[in-house]
Amino acid sequence: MYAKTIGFDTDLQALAVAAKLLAHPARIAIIKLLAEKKTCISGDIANELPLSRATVCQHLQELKNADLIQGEVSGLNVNYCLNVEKWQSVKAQFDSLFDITTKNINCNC
Amino acid sequence: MYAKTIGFDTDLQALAVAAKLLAHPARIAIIKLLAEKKTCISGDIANELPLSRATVCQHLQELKNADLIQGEVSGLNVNYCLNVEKWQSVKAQFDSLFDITTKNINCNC
DNA sequence: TTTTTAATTCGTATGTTTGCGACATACTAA
DNA sequence: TTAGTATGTCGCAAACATACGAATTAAAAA
Repeated sequence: MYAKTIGFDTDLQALAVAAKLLAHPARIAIIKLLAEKKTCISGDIANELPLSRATVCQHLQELKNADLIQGEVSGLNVNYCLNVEKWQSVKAQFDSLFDITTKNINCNC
Repeated sequence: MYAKTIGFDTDLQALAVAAKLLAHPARIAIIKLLAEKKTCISGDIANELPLSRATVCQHLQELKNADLIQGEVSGLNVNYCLNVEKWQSVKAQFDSLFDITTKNINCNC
C-alpha cells in the first residue's frame, strides 16, 4: 500500500526520493556543513546538531546510502564528504521541476 | 521524540517542510498538472494518477493546507489552482540552498 | 595488554505517512 | 422529492521515519 510509487513516471519518483532526503532539517544541515566545509568529522557534525550521536549517525547513513555523501575512515575518525556530482544532479532535478512549473503559468480556473 | 525540529534554524525547518511536500510523486504530479494547466478539476486530477480518489483528495488537502494550491467550488466540481507566489517562494528556498552549497565546494577531507 | 576513544549498529518505543473502502455532504437534474 | 454525481472526511491497517540508550566494533594511547 504505502509508497505506491508504481504508476508514476520514473523521473517523478526519483525527484520524490531526492526531496525525501531533504525532508529533515538534520540532513539539510549536514549537507550545508559539508558544502561549507565547516567540518567533516562525524563527531563534530553530531556536536553541531541538536540530536544524539546515534541519531545523527543514522541520518549520515541515509545520505550515504543515497550516495549523496561519502565517508572515509581516518584513524579513529571518519571524514565525510559531499558527493558533488550527485548533489549537482539533485539540483538539476529540482531546477527542471521549477523550470517547467514557473514557465507559462496561467492560472485562471 | 519524532520530528525533533527544535534546535534547528527556522529557515532550515521551513525548507524541510517544503521538501516534505515534494516527497511524494503524487504531489509533484499534481503541481505539474496545475502548472501546465492540463486540468484543474479534482476528479480529473484523480483520474490522471494511479491512486484512489480518496488518496488523491488527501494529497490535495495536504497541498492546500500548506497554501501551495487553492480550491474553488464551481457547481458540482472543484477547480484547483497553483498558488504561484507560494510556489515561487518554495523555489527561492531551494535555490538559496543550492546557491550556498554549490559555491566554493572544496572537498578534500 | 588493557584502557580509552570515536563511530556505528541494534533493539525498541513512538510518531507519521500512505492508501483505501465506506460514509457523509452538497449540488444538479429529472 | 428522488436519484444521480462530484468531493471530501473518517477510521482503520500497514509501512515507514525518527530518536536514543545500550551494545558492538575498531583503532589509538597508556
